[in-house]
Amino acid sequence: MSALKALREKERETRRELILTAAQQLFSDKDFRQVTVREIAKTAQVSPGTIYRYYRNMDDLFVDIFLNHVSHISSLIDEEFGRHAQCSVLRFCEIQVAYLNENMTFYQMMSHFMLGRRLPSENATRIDPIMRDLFDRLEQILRLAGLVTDSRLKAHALFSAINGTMISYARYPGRSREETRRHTMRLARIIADQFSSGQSVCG
Amino acid sequence: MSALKALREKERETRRELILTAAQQLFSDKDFRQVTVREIAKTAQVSPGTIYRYYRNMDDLFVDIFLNHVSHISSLIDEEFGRHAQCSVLRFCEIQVAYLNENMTFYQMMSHFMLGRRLPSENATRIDPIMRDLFDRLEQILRLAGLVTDSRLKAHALFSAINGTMISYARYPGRSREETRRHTMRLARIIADQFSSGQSVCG
Amino acid sequence: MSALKALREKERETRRELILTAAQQLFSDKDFRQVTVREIAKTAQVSPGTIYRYYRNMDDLFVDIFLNHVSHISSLIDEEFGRHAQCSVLRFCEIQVAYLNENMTFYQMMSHFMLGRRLPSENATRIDPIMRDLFDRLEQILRLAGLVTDSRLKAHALFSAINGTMISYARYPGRSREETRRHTMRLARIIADQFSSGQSVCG
Amino acid sequence: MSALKALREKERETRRELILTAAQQLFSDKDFRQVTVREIAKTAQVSPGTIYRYYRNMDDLFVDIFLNHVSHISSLIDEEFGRHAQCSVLRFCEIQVAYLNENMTFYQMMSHFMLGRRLPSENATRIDPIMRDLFDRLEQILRLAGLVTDSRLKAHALFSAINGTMISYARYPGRSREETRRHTMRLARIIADQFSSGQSVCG
DNA sequence: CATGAATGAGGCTTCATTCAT
DNA sequence: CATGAATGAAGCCTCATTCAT
Repeated sequence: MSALKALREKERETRRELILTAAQQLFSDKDFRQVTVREIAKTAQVSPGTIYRYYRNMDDLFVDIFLNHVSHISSLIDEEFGRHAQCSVLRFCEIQVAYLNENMTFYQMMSHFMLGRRLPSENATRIDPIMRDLFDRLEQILRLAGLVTDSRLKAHALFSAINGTMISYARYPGRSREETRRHTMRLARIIADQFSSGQSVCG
Repeated sequence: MSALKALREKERETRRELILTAAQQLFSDKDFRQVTVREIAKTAQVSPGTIYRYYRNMDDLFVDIFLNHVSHISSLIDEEFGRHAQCSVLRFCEIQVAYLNENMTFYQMMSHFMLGRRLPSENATRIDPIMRDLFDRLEQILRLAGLVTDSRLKAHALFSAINGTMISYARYPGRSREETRRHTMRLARIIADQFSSGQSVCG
Repeated sequence: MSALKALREKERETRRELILTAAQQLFSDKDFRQVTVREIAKTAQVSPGTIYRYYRNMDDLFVDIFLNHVSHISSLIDEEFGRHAQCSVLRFCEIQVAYLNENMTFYQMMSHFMLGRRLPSENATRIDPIMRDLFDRLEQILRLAGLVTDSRLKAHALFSAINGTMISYARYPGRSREETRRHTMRLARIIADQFSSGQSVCG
Repeated sequence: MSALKALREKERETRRELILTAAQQLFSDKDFRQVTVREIAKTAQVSPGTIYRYYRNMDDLFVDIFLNHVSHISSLIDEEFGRHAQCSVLRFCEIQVAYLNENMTFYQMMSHFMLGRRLPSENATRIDPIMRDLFDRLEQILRLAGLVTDSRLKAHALFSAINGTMISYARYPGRSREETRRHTMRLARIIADQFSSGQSVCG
């Protein structure tokens, strides 16, 4: 009985994952706001109606994907910590930029959710703690790097700065994916440098 | 004859301006992807069809607005230079963040054009020189601040970093416009600080 | 063995009743065409699939409810007869209008089934005898009131006329439920009056 | 200039009529709530989008059709008056029932709009004066027939009663259209009779 | 050249019904 | 026999763009 219920739960989770994956896959091909329910359904080999059994609406699905990304980044940082008992500012910057280059959708979403006026507070509630989680890690990195004053604020600043590298150069016309990757990585390193030589006057 | 032609030209320019202004005005009220051609036409007191005499499509119009913004920022920097014979990194950061706070649409567009896959190279051609112009100024600022090595790259990094402050915090749920302005300004100053205490090892 | 079968039968009947009641309850809250299978299932604490074990489809369920209503009206008339050994035309009209005011769904259904093109003859077969039953009573009322010629036809006419009061004024905009009740009741009395002062030429 | 404008106006009116006619035609084939925008568009040889240039939404279209019907009935009464300088209760009843038999959609709509809970007050505002118009005529008929007290109320009652004949028997299963017409006409005459021998006690 | 009506593909979402468990 | 997840057709409506006037 309980086993059966667990099985169902598992199946449900699997299918949810299926939809999520399908959506993300489509996102890598086009602007995420142009991906339609029907497309996602088709890609996930599921009927459009089914999607609404797992997500109340498209926005909910998008938020889910967004949160997945954030969590993923957090875990990447954790891995780094796990390996070296610390994570330098530089490493964080590299990780983050590498991730953004691989997952431009994530950046689009961030832009969409942050700049758009549509985020229903309910979704905000879901986003908040997960972002906080990420910033906790980031703050710790900065503290370990010696930036102890205003460390939260600096975490925000660093995160923002790194993200900014993408918006400006992500798809710079005429630049290949690889070139973009190299360029943004260079920028990230400069930023990291500015932030870790943090012995600056106001540090 | 030539006078008449000039008049026509003038009229054409005026109407083009009219449309542009109408669009920008609407953009300050809502997410730019939600502004419809009809709305713009109505606001500009022009028919939808007319818009297509001046812009091949919506994207072209958007690019125009985008470029207007970039030029505007350039001129703001020029003003600052005009007043003080220089422009500190801090001042640039403040100007830029203030501008972004007042013109979130611009940021949305940057995000849209940079991240989307839609920028036809033709538009890229228009964007390129104007961006170059902006970066020339920025590079100069950095050089004057003593960051002489990799100054172009650092200009990119600084610009990106500042822009990044917006995407992350622009509409952070529950934060008022004024609070956002203050927060992003704080972040901008931190970034400015990191970039101008440029006596960093790799500076 | 037979007892077990009877038990099963009983259980089945109970559940059927449960569904019916749930549906009726929902109908009193909204337009019956807006009630969904899922809602009914939820209210009846039963799965959607189960409903289809008891009713081939929604229409069948609706017919059942409809017939329940007709039977109910018949029994109300019987009560009146039981109490006073007769039922004046006026009393019938009052009973009927009162009932309709309390059960607008019934009226909606009548309208739906009678005007729509959907009534499969099979359902017609179920409806027929129960309606006949009602008309028998009504005819008797009219006969007792002295309308002996064409009494069946007049029963139809009276029934129709009374029902008509509802469609025209049921939800007259801006009128409260109580006002509607009063108004339709007034109309019903006028009709009753016309029908019982049946000393009309062609009576 | 003005002529051109008038022409446009005329064309607009024509197309509006086209859509209306298409919709009504479809209504004669099925339950009006089952008629879809796409169908109407197809029948009117117009694109779906066009319909929304003429009607804000389906409800508006439905209300328009409904009002057309009511106006039509009013004009039928006027014709009768024009011919005979009066219109007997009987004639009104015949006219009304004949009309309903020919236009069952109208009856469905009445039922829908009156019983449903959806009529936005804006539409109510459009419906009100046109119904009032009809009742003015009806009241006059009754007054001429000698029913001077409560004539408005009686107008309501008569109208309702006649309408009621339809709901009960319109599509009585197994009855042909012609049989229905005959039966409802008989009922209408009985009702007319009851109402015009109005020398009843309370007349 | 300006107009604005028409287009029609496409958007999201709902829901009666089926069917494997 | 009950379940409820899945279905997928169908619903209404929007809107960038075109084109006859």
